[in-house]
Amino acid sequence: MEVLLMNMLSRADAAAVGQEEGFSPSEARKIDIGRELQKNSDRNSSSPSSHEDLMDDKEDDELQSAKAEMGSVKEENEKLKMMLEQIQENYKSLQLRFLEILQQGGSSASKKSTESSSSDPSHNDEHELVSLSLGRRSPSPTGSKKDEKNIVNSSKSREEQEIKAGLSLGLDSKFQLSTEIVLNPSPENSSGDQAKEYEEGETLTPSNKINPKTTRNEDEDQEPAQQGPGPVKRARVSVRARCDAPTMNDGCQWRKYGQKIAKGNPCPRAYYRCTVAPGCPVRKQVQRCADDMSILITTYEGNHNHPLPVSATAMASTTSAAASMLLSGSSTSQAGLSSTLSTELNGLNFSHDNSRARQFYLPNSTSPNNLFPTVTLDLTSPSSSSNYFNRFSTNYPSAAARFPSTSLNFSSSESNILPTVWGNSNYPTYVASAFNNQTGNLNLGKDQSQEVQFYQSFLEKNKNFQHGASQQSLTETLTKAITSDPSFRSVIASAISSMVGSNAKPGDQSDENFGQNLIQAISQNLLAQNGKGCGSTYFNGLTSSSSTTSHSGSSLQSSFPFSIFNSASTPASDHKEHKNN
DNA sequence: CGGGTTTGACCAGCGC
DNA sequence: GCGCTGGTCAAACCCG
Repeated sequence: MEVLLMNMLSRADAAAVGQEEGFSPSEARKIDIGRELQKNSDRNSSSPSSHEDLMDDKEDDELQSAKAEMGSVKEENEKLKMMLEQIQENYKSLQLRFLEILQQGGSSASKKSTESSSSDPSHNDEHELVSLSLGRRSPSPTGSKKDEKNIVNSSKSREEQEIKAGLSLGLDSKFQLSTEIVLNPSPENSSGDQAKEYEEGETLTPSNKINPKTTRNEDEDQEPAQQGPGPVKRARVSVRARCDAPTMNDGCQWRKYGQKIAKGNPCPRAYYRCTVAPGCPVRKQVQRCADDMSILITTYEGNHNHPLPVSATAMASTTSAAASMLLSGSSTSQAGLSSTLSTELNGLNFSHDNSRARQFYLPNSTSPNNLFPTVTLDLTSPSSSSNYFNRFSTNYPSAAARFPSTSLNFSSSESNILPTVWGNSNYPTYVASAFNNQTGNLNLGKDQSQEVQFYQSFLEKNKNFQHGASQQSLTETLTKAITSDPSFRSVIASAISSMVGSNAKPGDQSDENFGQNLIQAISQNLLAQNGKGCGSTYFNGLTSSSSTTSHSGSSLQSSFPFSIFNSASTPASDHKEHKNN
């Protein structure tokens, strides 16, 4: 298969070279013939003049023969053209088949592993991991060295293949929103860094359970109701973010109820329970990444059965959006999931070409933790050493890999990427310009005053941005902020993923509302980030600006896809949560 | 003193 | 059945 592909590619390359030179193969042939004729004419010109008559006859003959030859060459060129077209078509179809086979390989591998572990009921559960990543992913923290090697090798080979083929499957823009089928390279890592978390179901069953065990039962009771009969699927949302604080400030109130040393990670895993409401079943696990201690992995599980503080809606909406995406996708096949995501992303036009971004990671996970579909929000900053393309993997590590995962990658690893995303640097309209430039179909509507007001106040209240605004273009400033500040990235990612999630539901969001809601979500996320914990210094001055953006916050509630977040705000609880941390 | 954290113990699921 | 592991409990402790 590969050999065939390479042959096709080399032929295609040859054809491409011809085209690059500015003439078709037939034209090239014509040129050769022309040169021959020129040679002949030169020879003829050197011949004695006494033979002019003979030469005329000869020239006529040669001319006619040349014409005949040109005719045959034309025919041959036509044939070659057709062959080239055929080859190109074959190449395309082979390319598609190749991708299909990759996909099928992944699903069959997981299927195989599932069958092999049929004695284990939990293994029958389809586990899908959706990863939303902002920025380049740091070297697989979870996978074993061997697995990493496999991934790199396979990705490398694929990269080479693509390069050789001269394929331009990549995005024109380096800002890539990609979908990738990723099976946790290593369960240990997944257990180590990938915290498992958050189930964002759609049914809320207020429970007043006092006994924790009762709570657990309620949790379990809820899930079948959400997901119907059959294998239990619990959606969890795992957030990877660089954070120096013990926990991320997600706006909720948590109480630590346990701590454990998890296998494969020297850092202890902390268990938290939501204490906003007595019976809230939501738990979260917090653990540092084994490979990169600066990365904090927070995993949420369960549904809040109470109104959320405004500051908590950002994370909650983000996780719920991701979870809903996962759950909606999990009802379909693996390919269905990826295609669903692709569609959604294409709907937003963040990605110019998903085919490049799609990745196929096969799982080698053996951890029982992977019973639950997990959504991973990767908000880690880019790894300077990692190559984006190294993440492309076609490796099929082990049969132990059970679950496909899909990752949305908000790559922002290079500072020069973002200007292409944020586009026009003319401040008052840069947001609209950015999305209009990128999507071509986003319309923020006539009234952008709120957004403009927000960003103006944002700039005014932040020295960093104030300085940036005066010294350089806003685009550059934002680029700098986004690339240097994980919190800001998380804000953007949260807002975008929220919008993605809401957009994923047909009819919930119109394109006209998307941009506005995105702005509102960003502003809300900015507010949410404006606490301790991992709060960014970029937003330290925003506290007093809450009045400016409060309207956004209130309207934001309705922009989120889940009604559970349409709750009255209880901002006062924010400080408490930090204390808990 | 109330609320939160710490930490050893306990339980359940899973693989061998 | 045993050991391993993840998850949770709950008594002891800490802190404002």
